[in-house]
Amino acid sequence: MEKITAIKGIKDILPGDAPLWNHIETVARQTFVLFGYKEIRLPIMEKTELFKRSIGETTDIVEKEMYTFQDRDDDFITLRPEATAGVIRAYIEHNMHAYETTTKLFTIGPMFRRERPQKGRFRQFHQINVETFGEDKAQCDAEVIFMLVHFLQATRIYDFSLEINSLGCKKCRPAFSQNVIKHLKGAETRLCPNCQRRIKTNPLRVFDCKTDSCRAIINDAPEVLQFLCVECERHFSEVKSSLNDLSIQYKINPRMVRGLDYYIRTAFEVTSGALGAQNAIAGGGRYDGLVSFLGGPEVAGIGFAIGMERLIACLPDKAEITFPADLFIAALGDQAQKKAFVFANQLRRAGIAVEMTYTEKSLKAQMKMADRMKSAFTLIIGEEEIKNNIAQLRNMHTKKQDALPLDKLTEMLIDIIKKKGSD
RNA sequence: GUGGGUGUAGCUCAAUUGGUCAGAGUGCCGGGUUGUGGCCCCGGAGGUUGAGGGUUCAAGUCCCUUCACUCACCCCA
Repeated sequence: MEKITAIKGIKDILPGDAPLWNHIETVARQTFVLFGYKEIRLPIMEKTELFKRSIGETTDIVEKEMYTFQDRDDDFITLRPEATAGVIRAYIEHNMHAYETTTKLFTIGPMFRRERPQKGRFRQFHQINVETFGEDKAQCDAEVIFMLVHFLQATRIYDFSLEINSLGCKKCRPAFSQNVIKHLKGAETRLCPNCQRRIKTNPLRVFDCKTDSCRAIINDAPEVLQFLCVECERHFSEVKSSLNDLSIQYKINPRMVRGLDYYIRTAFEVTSGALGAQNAIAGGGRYDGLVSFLGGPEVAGIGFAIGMERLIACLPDKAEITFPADLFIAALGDQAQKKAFVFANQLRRAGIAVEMTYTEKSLKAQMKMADRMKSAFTLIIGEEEIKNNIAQLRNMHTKKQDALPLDKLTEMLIDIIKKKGSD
């Protein structure tokens, strides 16, 4: 038979890695709760319309990267390419703004984009998302960024750089865009073919271009920060001073533009040199106006997403987390096997990790198994032991072996093993 | 969607210019110890060299096609 493989760009998280993923998620939950955030679990599918409206019809994500299909009753459904849209949908749908003035949420789960896979980029990838609604003050921006930095450090990632920028608002951004376009058009012939195209599709993207000729042109292009209106200007300087108050290191990158249409004012990105071309571990920004644009109340919003695959790729030491067995039960003969089977499951119920084998094997083979599982103890029950109503408990490190009476075995084992665990 | 790189045992990799080249290490199973693990020694299983076609007396090796993986562009977490 021909074997069936996983879909391109969609990876299994194998048992060797799963504990690490769990650990990261645990750290995230612990961290965010300290800041008053609550977890929300969301569906991975939404109506296509939601993403079209929030992310923007002309973005790459919506135009060519979404997994969209027609449901049986004609509705179009999409596997979420990002989380913010779904969080906002739920926020509106459940009238969450009515319960508290600011709502702080986080969610963890898979996202889907049909891109060509490469290092740090997958078709199914996982994000940790944080969203805050109902707060437009600069302190909020700074606190969200602080929390992100704190979280990364809590996972023991220290080697990253934080860049921030202000993208202006509906009032001031258009003037900036016009100016950029004008500047680029003036130098159009010297731009790379890609960027010549970008003038029409997404002029701000030229700022990200890596070719030297484009860089030169960008260097004397106007910067967003010069075009900020008074309010945006003040907001941004408050963000910066708040970050300073919190001792957060950051770099202002006036050329940073974010991919999604809805970002306004503060935008930020965390990158790492350890990642290759896809070097962003996390990114986010403010999106005041998006909630009402999706049919909800007029509330401010800010959030960020962390790419879990990328975060894990940055982890300095990825020592595998293992869960060695407390006890291996080696049985010899039918009678012993039956007893071992019952003991094993009684002990598990008492919170002890027990392993054994169901197929008959030599004692040597079973000892090998115990060793491979890094079991602290091995309990040997053979025909002789059954005859004498005992079992041999072997400490695998000291090689010391003691006979324990069968009728008190469970209690004694619990005692010995739990005591050892608390040493 | 476009380009580059790579496909040999479960895993990591060998195999001079096409000519016993289908191997090693590791892992797995078993034995050395008729009931005692790690180290050591010995043995065994496991591959139509990604697939298909072509050139040749002869192809893992050369050519074409295709698939997969991978990196990069694009874009983004």
